[in-house]
Amino acid sequence: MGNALSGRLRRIYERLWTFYGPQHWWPAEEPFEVMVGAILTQSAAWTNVEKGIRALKEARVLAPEDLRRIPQAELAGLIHSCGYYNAKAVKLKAFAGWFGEQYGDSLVRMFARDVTQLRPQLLDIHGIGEETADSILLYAGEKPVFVIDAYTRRILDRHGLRPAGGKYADYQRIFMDNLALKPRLFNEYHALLVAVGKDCCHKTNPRCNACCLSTEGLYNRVKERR
DNA sequence: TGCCAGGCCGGGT
DNA sequence: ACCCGGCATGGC
Repeated sequence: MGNALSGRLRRIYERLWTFYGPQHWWPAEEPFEVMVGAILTQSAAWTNVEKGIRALKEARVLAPEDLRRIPQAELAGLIHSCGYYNAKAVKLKAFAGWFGEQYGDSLVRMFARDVTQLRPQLLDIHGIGEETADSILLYAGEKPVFVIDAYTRRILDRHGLRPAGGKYADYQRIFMDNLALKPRLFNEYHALLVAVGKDCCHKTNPRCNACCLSTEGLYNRVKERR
C-alpha cells in the first residue's frame, strides 16, 4: 500500500472528503431495504427511487414474504416512479424468491456466507449484475467490496488511471489492490465519487480538464474551499 | 426541449 | 468476446 497509486487514491479521497463531507450512504433504515433500493436505483435518479420505497412501505410490502405474495402488476404500480417498473417488479420478485429459498429470509445466514461464494450467487439472480451485487455486499452486508459505477469509471479515466482491460473487475482492482480493505472507507469513497460525478459537467463535456473530475480541477476546488 | 440518472438482460454479430 | 436495443419516470 506504499506505492504511488495508493497514495493518489488516498489523496483523491481526502480531497473529496474535504470538499463534500460525509455522504451518509446507504440512505435506508435496514439491510433488506438497502438491497431493494440497490435494484430500484439501477439507472434511475435516487429521488424517484425514494418515492417507490415509500410506496412499498405504505403498502406494507417492503419485506421478502410480501414481495413474493403481491401480484407482479400491483408491485409494478407501487414502484412506478422508479422507471422500468415492469422489469424491476420482475427483478424484485426474483430476488425475494432467491432470498427465501436460499437463506430462509435470514440476513444473518446470507451474510455469513463468504463473499467469494455469495457474490456469484447474487450474480445468478435475474436482474442483479456486478454493481448491484457489490452494492448489496458493501452497503447491506458491510463487506469490503468496492462498488464501480459509471461515475467511478469516468473519474478514474480522467485522472489518467484507466486500468488495462477496462472491465468492471479491472476498475475494481485499482481500489481493492491499493487501499485498506475497510468497508467504511469503501462506503464513503464510492458515495463521494458519485457526489463529485453528479456535481460536474460529466457526459456533456467528456474532455473537460478544468472541472472537478480532473486531478487539477479537484485540487483547485478543494483549495477554494479552504 | 432534450438529456440524463448510483444498470441489466437477451439476442445478434 | 463485444455491441446494441429495450426497458421508463421525473427533474433540470
